[in-house]
Amino acid sequence: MGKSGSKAPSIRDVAHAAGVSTATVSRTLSNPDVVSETTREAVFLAIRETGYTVNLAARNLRKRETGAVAILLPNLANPFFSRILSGIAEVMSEAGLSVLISDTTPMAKDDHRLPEYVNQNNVDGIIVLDGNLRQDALLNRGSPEVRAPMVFACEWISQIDRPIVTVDNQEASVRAVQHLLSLGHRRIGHICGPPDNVLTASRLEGARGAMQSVGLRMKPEWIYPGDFSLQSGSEAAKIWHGSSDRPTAVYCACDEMALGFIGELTRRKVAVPQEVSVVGFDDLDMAAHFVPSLTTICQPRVTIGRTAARLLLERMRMTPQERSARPAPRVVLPVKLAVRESTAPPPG
Amino acid sequence: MGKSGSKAPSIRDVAHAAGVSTATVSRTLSNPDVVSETTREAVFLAIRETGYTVNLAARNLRKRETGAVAILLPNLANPFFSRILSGIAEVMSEAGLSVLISDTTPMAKDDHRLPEYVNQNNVDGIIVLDGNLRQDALLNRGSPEVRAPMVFACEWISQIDRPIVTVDNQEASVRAVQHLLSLGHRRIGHICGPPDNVLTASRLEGARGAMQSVGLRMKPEWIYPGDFSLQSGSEAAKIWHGSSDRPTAVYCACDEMALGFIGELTRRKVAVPQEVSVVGFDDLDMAAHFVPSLTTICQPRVTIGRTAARLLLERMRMTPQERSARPAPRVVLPVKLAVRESTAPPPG
DNA sequence: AGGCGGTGTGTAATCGATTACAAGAAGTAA
DNA sequence: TTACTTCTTGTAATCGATTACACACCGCCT
Repeated sequence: MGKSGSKAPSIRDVAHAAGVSTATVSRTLSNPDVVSETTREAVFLAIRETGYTVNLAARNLRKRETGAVAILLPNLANPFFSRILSGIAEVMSEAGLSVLISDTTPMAKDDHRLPEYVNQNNVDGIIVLDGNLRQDALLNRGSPEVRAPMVFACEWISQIDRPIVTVDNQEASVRAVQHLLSLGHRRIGHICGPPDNVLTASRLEGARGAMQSVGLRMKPEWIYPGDFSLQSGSEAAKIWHGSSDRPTAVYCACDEMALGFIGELTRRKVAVPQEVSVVGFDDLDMAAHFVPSLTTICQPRVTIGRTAARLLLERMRMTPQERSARPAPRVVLPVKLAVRESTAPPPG
Repeated sequence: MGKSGSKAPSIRDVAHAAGVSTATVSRTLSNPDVVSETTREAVFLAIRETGYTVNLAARNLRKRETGAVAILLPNLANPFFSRILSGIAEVMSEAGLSVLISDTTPMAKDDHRLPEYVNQNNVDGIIVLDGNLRQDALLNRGSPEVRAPMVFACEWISQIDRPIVTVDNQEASVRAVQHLLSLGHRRIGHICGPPDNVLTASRLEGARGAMQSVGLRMKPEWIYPGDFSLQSGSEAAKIWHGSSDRPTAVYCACDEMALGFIGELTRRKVAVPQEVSVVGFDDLDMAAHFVPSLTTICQPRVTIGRTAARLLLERMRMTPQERSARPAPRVVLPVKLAVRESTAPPPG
């Protein structure tokens, strides 16, 4: 099979082996119906004999596309993103596209430049999961429409008008807080996301709004700072534990903080949910297995990934004119409230 | 800045704008010292004016390389891999290479074919984190040496002689079990990894060996099946809880199973570590925040990723001859035992 | 026989960057 | 002035696949 030699077989080798021209080989591969039965078989045989695989660089150069999409996400180490990636990877792999993952954390220090390859001629599309990228990193100064098609998922940048796949964060927060209210809680606190995150405000506002609509108020000292990390959840627990005027329930902007919060409280012998109820956001795998299992807003993460991927594929099929003509859709996916053990009526 | 027009600026546009030839532009970019001061400045100015970025497809076609490495991993949704990826991405991004991530789960059903682009002419190197891939998927039938350089990390395929980055799983298991023995445990069980995984046997053997070396035996009924999932951990807990002849300590082949195990036990009012001690493997972020916090083998996941990446870069710089001449190294990274709350002396 | 439509195939241009080679300019030594 | 470096630049071939265009061939109709 194939000479043990040096370089990979090219389409010319196949053409030679099959006794046809390179054009015919190419046609056989891309559009088998136009070649005759006998040629087709000869070509397929030659491909098998030579072990030929198409050179994507050459194809991409010629077709002016790259066969790859880039995913920009803030932190690859965060398990929240892994299922989203999984959904994206699934759809893209079906579409025959490869997925290029780029952690944007290094870019923060390395200023506002994206890696060289996330460029209109190196990827066919971009999915952005990071709302804190600098706007000028994502748009070409002179001509924004040249940039590869782009969609946002989960987070977004308000100034950039592109399709967004998200959940209704405010509404979800309302649901979470209403659940606590219906259990009888009147003193409800919140652990916030990072200050510069687009989601932080809407989750906080949703919670505040739900309280206000029943004539209650969320005291400022019940609003704990956070940054989506386990650590910040346990910090909040320390504050909660150290203060006298405590909420009886805490709604957390993400599961990691909720679990960090509960962990620290349990360690301090504060019983959840007997002494304080906790609601999370995201429904990480761990949420259902933690003790107590976590009542949380269930974000359909795989669906978010799949939807963003499909939306991007759709936009990639459009011409730039069509893209800018058609308004960027905003897909809002439904959430569920998963009620588990971490919420109960307030003490007393 | 750049006409609002249709296609991305090419090297010819830059050459034209700077009044030089394309060769000079190319040289300015790849080897600035060989062009004169004045030309260099003119070219850089023209690049800025046109907004030129190199077309990687063209470069790769010409240079016969791709500027990308592929990572094959069994399950993108598993948080265990995210930090490893993070380490890989960090090193690769410094080296100017892009990282192409491929979840191998779909390949299991889609038979033994890797995605089209993971081919010697579409990536410059491959990092494999999945020991269950079929061997013929990774090697070309006729000429294995044509395939892009490859390294294994964490898991590997014994029949394929390639560099491996791993920890000493057997030794780590010995450490874990010795810790339990030193606490006074004599009845120690094990939750296994999936049967077809390379790590499963070494972790089980390590545990068994540690028992045997002090004249103890691990009863077959204390060996619980598992598959690295939270769920399988709670299944094991049900079996443990339902049997009369129980081990007083259980060493789990991964943290997820350990946490699932503890979660289910706690739910059944079995106190950990008072009634049963638990040791995990991996040191997921969650391990330290769980209640009780988990005693576990700490795998340096980011370092594993970085090391694998550096090893791959090194192999990529070698000629195929050098690669096959030099034996494939096996890098064994040290683990630590993180003693936390989930282990204590046996009851009574 | 001449013309026409349809198939199937080959020829050659093309995508954009790199680089071997050649050639011109400028400087130095004889 | 000629010969010979040294430095800088341009010309053109090349990487491998795709595809517009042309052409050869076959069968069929008038």
